[in-house]
Amino acid sequence: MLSQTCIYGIQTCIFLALPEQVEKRVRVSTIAEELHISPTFLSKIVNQLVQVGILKSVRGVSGGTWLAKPAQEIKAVDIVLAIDGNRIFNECLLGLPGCNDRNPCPFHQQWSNVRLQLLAMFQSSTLDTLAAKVNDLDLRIRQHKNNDH
Amino acid sequence: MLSQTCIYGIQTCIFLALPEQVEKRVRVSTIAEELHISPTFLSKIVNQLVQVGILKSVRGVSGGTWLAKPAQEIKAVDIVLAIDGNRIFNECLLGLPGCNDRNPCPFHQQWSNVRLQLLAMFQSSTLDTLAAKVNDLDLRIRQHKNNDH
DNA sequence: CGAAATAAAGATAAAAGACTCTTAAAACTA
DNA sequence: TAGTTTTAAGAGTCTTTTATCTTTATTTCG
Repeated sequence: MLSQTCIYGIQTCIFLALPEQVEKRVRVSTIAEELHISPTFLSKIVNQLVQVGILKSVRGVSGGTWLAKPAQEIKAVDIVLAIDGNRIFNECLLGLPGCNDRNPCPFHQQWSNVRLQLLAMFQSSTLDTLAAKVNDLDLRIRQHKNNDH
Repeated sequence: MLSQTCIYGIQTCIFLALPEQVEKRVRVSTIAEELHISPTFLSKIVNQLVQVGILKSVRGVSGGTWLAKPAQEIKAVDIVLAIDGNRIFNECLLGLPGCNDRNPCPFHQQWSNVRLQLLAMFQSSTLDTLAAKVNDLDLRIRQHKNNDH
């Protein structure tokens, strides 16, 4: 559904929207350790999100990355579009190019409804909402939150 | 969303459910040509579907493959489960193992709804329904149906 | 300015998925 | 039984995604 790269991007942004991190410069290596992601790989993902204006970053001592905008102004859909593009919101279930209302595949109508619901989910999910869920309800944004030691 | 292998499997089964093909032995090479799939690759997919009882096949002269059951008794979900497994119906949007109602990720509730709708779509799609759509409305099950020559 | 810390970038590697090529096995036909 | 046709199976290739390793550029601090 989402690429691993995109999943890491979303997890990172939610992490940066948590009250403990917000407005701070957080090292990529710290995020990578917290979320169990390879640091250099995450560095490239962070850079992608910097390019599209979702994150900011500075190098050097006391450098790091942080949300470029208030958390309530960043939606999950922005991250998905930045990393995976609009493929998942447009693509035919059977991968047929040019599948649309006038020239549909047999799944087109039902699949369009699913895609709309998917889009609505990502559009209605702002980082502050997601971070609040994680914070208030102790929800998970990484593997084995309560099993680590 | 679906693997290419699974897409080919679905297209093949819909093709075999069309009135022209049903109850006949259709050569894999014929299907491959019609649907623009590599014949040897399709052969393996057909074999997978034979193993789980969705298709039957015989080798040799006048051999071929055909639906193992009446088209109204085969659902799209059967094909998806046979080839891609139940991953797409169960897996966490963020790929977190053990994500469930009691230990959810921040997308869990909304994503569960989308997955249910997805499951409903595949469960309600029988091959006879899909084939009828393709046949009655001239819907597409392959690339460039009207552009070929 | 020099040293240390940190992100960015480039090259490489590993894994998975998609696809191909070749050979084997089975079924029909004469 | 011999020959032909067709699916089955095994091994190999190509591409994309994911991840790592190494070097470079930038920033801060003393």
